Amino acid sequence: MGKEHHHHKPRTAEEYKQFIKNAGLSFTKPRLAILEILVRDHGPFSADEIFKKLPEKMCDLATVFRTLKQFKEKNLINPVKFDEDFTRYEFNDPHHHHHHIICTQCQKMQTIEDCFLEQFEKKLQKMGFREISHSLEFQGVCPRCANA
Amino acid sequence: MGKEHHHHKPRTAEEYKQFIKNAGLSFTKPRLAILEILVRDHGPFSADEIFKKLPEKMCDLATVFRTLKQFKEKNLINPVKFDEDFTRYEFNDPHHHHHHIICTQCQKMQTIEDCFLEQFEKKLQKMGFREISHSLEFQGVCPRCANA
DNA sequence: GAGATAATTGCAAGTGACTTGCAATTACTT
DNA sequence: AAGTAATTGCAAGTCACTTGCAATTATCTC
Repeated sequence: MGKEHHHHKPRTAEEYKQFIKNAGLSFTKPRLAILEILVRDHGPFSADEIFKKLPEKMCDLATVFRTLKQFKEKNLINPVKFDEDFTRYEFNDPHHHHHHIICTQCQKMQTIEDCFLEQFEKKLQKMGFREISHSLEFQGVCPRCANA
Repeated sequence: MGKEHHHHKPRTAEEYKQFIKNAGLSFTKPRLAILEILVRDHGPFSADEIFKKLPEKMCDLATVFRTLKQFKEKNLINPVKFDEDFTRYEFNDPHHHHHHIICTQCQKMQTIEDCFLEQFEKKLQKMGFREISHSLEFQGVCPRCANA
């Protein structure tokens, strides 16, 4: 996605902690819990979905929004926007760049592994653009819905 | 964008009228005025931007939202989502398919004419997906901002 | 490690984009 | 031209997301 990624996906408890601190954020329980969900369950999730996955009393929904905002600013996660009235976020794994297709009927989402857009970003870079990233999302009726 | 387009861009007053009626919508002054803005000024515009471009007292902002919703349902316009908290819409011109790059500093937008994604949609079609469309948007710092 | 300082959090209230109920107006049908 | 159906204006409502502030928790400094 164009931007620099000096991190790899955290695995151990200690790595999660360092991951958050390396990003320049202080380490708190809510941030750990939210990051774990994004890393382990990797679908693009809305703030609300993440909130519901958190253990009871972990934190307020406002904290989820604040945390997502900071994670995004630190480039740990990417916003994914479908034709919905909320924003989804996904862990920014440089080793697993991909896109999505969402079914306009059943809303089920699948990932598309192919990405042929890096070359295109290089073109833009030659044109003088910097810190380029892109988002590419497909919509359509999935095979199962099409046959029903 | 994958979906069927049986229309071409309207030019004359009569064509605008027929264009709206062909879509199965009744012809009203607000709808004409909104469509004209989308066709003639072609940038992706928010409801608010369109509202401000309308002549005084043309209609309520609520009507702009309602109209955009219907235009979208009739596939006359496409939503374009950047990392903003509102939705932009753009006239769906089958003869001028393109994408955008928006500068994360000055917000200026440029169009990208290239589109190599039709082949990709064909792949998805072979997989059984129907009525496929896509959205591809780039973000980055534009040359002018990069040098400042 | 204790205390000072700075950042984060919970809660409740606030925004802002977008929607909706309803009565009045306008478009379409015949 | 009258009757029916769709659209509109207005105001109130919804929903995702934000924010002010006081209390808590993390980090820094000694």
